[in-house]
Amino acid sequence: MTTELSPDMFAPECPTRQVPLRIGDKWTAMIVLCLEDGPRRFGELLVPLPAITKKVLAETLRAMERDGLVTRTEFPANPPHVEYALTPLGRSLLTLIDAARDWCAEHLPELTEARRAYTSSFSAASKIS
Amino acid sequence: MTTELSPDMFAPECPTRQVPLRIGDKWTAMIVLCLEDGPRRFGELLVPLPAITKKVLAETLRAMERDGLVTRTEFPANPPHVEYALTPLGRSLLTLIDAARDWCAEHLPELTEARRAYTSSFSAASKIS
DNA sequence: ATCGCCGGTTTCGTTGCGGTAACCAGACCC
DNA sequence: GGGTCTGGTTACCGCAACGAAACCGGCGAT
Repeated sequence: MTTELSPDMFAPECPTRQVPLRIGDKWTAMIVLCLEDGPRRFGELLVPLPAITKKVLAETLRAMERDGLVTRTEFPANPPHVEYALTPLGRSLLTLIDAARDWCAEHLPELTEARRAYTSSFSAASKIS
Repeated sequence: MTTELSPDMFAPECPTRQVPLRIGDKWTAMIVLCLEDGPRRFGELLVPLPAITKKVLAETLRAMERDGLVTRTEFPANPPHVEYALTPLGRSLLTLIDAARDWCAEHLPELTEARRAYTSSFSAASKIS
C-alpha cells in the first residue's frame, strides 16, 4: 500500500543470485512488485531497478506481456508515453512472491550460515593441504 | 506419502523451462521432491530424473549440501554407497514448492493460452507484412 | 537547426548454466 | 586379466541470459 518507488527499494546485490528461488527470469518478480500499486511507465520502472538496463527491461516486459502478466498501453499524448499494468494473472503471482519472501525471511539466515560454514571448512581444508 | 519414484514421475519436458518459477537451479526442486519420502542413493535419484546427467546431479547435490538443504552420508559397506537426505531446512522448501505447484495448477493454463494467443497473433501479423 | 525527452533498438561481448562423452578408483567376480 | 557395479571426475562446448554503450525517430521547445 505505502510502498514507494525509490532507488533503494531493492538491495544493490540482486537477491535472486543468492536465494534459491526465482520467479521467471532475473527481474520478473521485482517488476511485479513495482507494479503492485498501479501502472507505471517505462522510465518509472528504471528508477527503482538501477541495475537493469533498458534493453533487459524491454525484453522482460515483452516476455511478461506475452505470458499475460502485464498489459502495455501506449498514450499518444504529448509527449507520448507507455504504461505497464499488472493483469489479474500477474497479480496472482504476488501471493507466490510473498510466500517466497516469507521463506527467505524465516530461513535465509540458516542457508547463509550453512554456506559460510561449508566454504570456511573447505578453505580451511585447502590451507592444510 | 504415496509418491513413488518412477521414470515418468516428471514430464520429459522440463517444467522449469515453461513455468515462471524456479526453486534454485534447474533440478533442485525436483530433487527435493524425490527426497521427500526418505533418503535416496545417488543412483536412485538418476532413475526418476532421466534427463539429468551424473555430472549435473553431482553438482546440484553438492550445492544443496553446501546450502544445508541435504546431507550426504557414505556407507562403507560392500559395495559402498552414498545416501542423500533432506535436512529440516531442505524440507521447509516443500511448502514453497507446493505453493508453486498450486499456482501452476490454477493459472498455468491461462499463461499457456496467453502465450499461444500472443505468438499466433504475431505470426499472423508477420504473414500480413 | 538543434536540443532534449521518451521509449525503445542495435551491436557486440561476456558469463555461466547446463549438456556430452570419456575416464577413473576401489572392490568383488570369474 | 577382463568385466561389473557404484559414485563420481575431467575436458570440452553450445546456447541463452545478461550487460555496456551507442544509436534512433517522433515531437515539442528554444
